Amino acid sequence: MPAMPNIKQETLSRHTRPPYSNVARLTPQAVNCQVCDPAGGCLSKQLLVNHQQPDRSLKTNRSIKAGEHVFREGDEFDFLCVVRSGSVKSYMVSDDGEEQVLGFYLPGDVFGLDSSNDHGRMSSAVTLETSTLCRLPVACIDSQNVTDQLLRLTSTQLQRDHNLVLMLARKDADGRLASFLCDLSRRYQARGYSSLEINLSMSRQDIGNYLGLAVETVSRTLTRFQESSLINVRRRALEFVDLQSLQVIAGAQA
Amino acid sequence: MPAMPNIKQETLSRHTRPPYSNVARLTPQAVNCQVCDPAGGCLSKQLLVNHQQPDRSLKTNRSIKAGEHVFREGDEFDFLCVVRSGSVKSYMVSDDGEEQVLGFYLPGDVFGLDSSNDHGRMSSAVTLETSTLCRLPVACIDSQNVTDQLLRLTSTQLQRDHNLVLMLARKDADGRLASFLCDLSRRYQARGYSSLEINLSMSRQDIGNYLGLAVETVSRTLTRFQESSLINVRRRALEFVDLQSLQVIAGAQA
DNA sequence: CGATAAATTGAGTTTTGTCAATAAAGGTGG
DNA sequence: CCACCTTTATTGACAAAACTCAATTTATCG
Repeated sequence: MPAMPNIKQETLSRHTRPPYSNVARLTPQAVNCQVCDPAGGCLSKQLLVNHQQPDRSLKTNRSIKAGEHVFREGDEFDFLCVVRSGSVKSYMVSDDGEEQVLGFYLPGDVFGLDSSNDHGRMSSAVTLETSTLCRLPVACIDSQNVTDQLLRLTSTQLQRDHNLVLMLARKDADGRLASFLCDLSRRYQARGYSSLEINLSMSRQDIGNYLGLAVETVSRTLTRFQESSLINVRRRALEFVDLQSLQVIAGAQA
Repeated sequence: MPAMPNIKQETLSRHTRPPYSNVARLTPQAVNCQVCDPAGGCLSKQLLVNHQQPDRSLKTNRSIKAGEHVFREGDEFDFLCVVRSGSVKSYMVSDDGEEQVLGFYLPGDVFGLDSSNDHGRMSSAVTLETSTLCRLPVACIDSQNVTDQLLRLTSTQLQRDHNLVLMLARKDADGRLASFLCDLSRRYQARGYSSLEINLSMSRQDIGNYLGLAVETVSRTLTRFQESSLINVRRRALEFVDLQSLQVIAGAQA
């Protein structure tokens, strides 16, 4: 591999501005969990809720502005979280003060599992845009029915982590970016949104921190993808032109 | 980052020979779980055992020769596993047929959590030397007491994964190797073995596959560490000379 | 409309991978 | 028990990918 990114001053995002919205975006209405659609993935059936006190555990939806923290590394582990609308990024700060993004979460995704009762949160979570979240207090987790559900959620998270490891260890910049974009497309599609025209809710810096690449490399690679007629990208607006070829790059490149 | 490793023919290990043993090694006696020491970390109290049928669930210790598979990707998820003696490596095979090592497990470590009832094992596990393992059938997991324990084990696994992500994304070859060696030292020490003189149970290839580096880079870096009087290394025999400096490299390098 | 931040682009450097050859160990079979 | 063969590890020369630094452009926000 080539030179590693050095300690830079501008690696930590500022979480300042909400992104503009001139392209297809995720803006479903925030709905109370008790009413939401069982097929959508974001609801009591997916969750580990003790139905003996559904009101207390589920009425915790709330809207959060862009750039606000849901929790921080070291915080007490008192709730799991589901994205209802918007998007969230999870990250850790490494020893040298760099931000390592661990994942991006879209509506329906559960996050906050990487925590322990002993040491609290092992990562921080921050919204990338105005979002609504559903908090599920750990205390409300139903211990009767928990095993299967918890294992399932956990294995999803582990699978994501393993995918990231695989990308970082085995793919070059092209492969990582292609993988990243294809994954986004797939996830949006699975949620019923357009899979060919999406709005990136994260900055180039975020993407770089996620994929272990310098911002410049991210930018250059996206430009090159566009020149090769694989995508059209202008700032945060992304259009897939040749998804199939992109998938080939994502899979083949290593 | 520099050039990515390409598809090579010799990346998959053969799992053939047991390592030689001229240096301090881990060779504790295999003990029936029902008798083992509660402080050691490898026992029913750490595990999620339904004590109503302890015999069935715990009498599954068995010795495994070097290079044998404990399970393979896609296998049914029917048991968790604890290392009693020896060592185990976990890996996935990427699209291009490369082996990505996800972790190494030492005595007391629990592995096999990265599985789901739906899709089975998401990684394979193979012994690096003759080892004894304790299998814990999923069916025997006690649903009453499971939540805390399972979350704890899970969070440990997630933490390991996150550490690996951090290494891969943010550290150069020196930092990765230093981190890897320091981590080994720490883990051996935590288990009551010498932390200054250990025997590497994994090959250079395994290390490279774990850290996302070419074998040659692993070899060169170890040689350079030795020239800098940080370690003494001859084949699998490793001696720490200046652990502190190594930790500095592990932490600082990015 | 100006200021700040994000994104892009260019030139040059460094790290690490690739290819190839050699050496050292360990296991196997006669 | 020794010789051979296979596997693992080491070392050198070269090439390529990605990073760094620096400057510029484009957005967005106040």
